[in-house]
Amino acid sequence: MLPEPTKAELEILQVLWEFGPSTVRTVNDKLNEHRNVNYTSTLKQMQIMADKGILKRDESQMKHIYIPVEAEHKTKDQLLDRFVNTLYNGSASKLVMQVLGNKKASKEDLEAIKKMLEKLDK
Amino acid sequence: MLPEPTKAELEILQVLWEFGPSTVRTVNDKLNEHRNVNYTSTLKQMQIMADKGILKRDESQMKHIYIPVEAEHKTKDQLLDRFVNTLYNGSASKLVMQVLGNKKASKEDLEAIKKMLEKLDK
DNA sequence: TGTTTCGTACGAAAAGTTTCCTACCTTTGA
DNA sequence: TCAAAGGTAGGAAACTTTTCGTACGAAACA
Repeated sequence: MLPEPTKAELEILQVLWEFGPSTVRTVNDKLNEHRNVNYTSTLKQMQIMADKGILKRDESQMKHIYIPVEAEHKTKDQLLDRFVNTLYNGSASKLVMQVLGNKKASKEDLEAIKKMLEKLDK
Repeated sequence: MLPEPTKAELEILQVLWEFGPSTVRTVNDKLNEHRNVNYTSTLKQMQIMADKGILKRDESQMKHIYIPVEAEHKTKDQLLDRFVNTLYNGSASKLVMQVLGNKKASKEDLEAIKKMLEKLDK
């Protein structure tokens, strides 16, 4: 089982999930749209992730290409699972309750959720 | 704004949430039902949390009593918020979708959620 | 061809988190 | 009364995570 990604690692994964396999340069540029990070910091971070087995890389080019090993949904599932277990005693409905009770959930959100429920009923 | 609790800090908060204001001894005992931790480790941890402002303490007795500064739901709201923002681009419905699509959601969960939705409709 | 630009590798510093040792004080009970 | 048990405080060690400086090789180009 892969280790849980750290905060900084998660940021990098987001970029890779959104833009697909990328070079360090690309990832670093994206990160710098939000905050300052040195190129070599990002490089190092991604090298570490490759060591850990979170990323694999294609070295056939000089500019190495990094690719997440696990699919986005699988990693998120895992994180979600831990989140629910840690904060809601493993009860999914408690989590959903809290989300729904939140201002976070818009009308559109509610509609989408209802449709999803109907679909599940079949 | 209080800093986000770390992993170890969250464990301690859980205990305090469940059992109310407690001594270090009590918290440490509860923690040790799940894993080995030295008494002084827990003590130190809780002292740090008090420093950070996550906990306050009643020192009127020799056995200090520790109390969370923020209410449980507020802290969880905050964590949930960050979780949704980080992983689901701030979209609550995406998160709920994933929960529902998961084996994590039981029949009872689904029922509870439906009721919640009906209530919200009014 | 030589210099500038863009890449990786390595190592170490900086920062944050977690754990525990030691010292010392207060309470309890034999 | 004095030893044992149970508290707190403080500091340091261990570990993890994050950041970046330096070195050096390859590619681009004037």
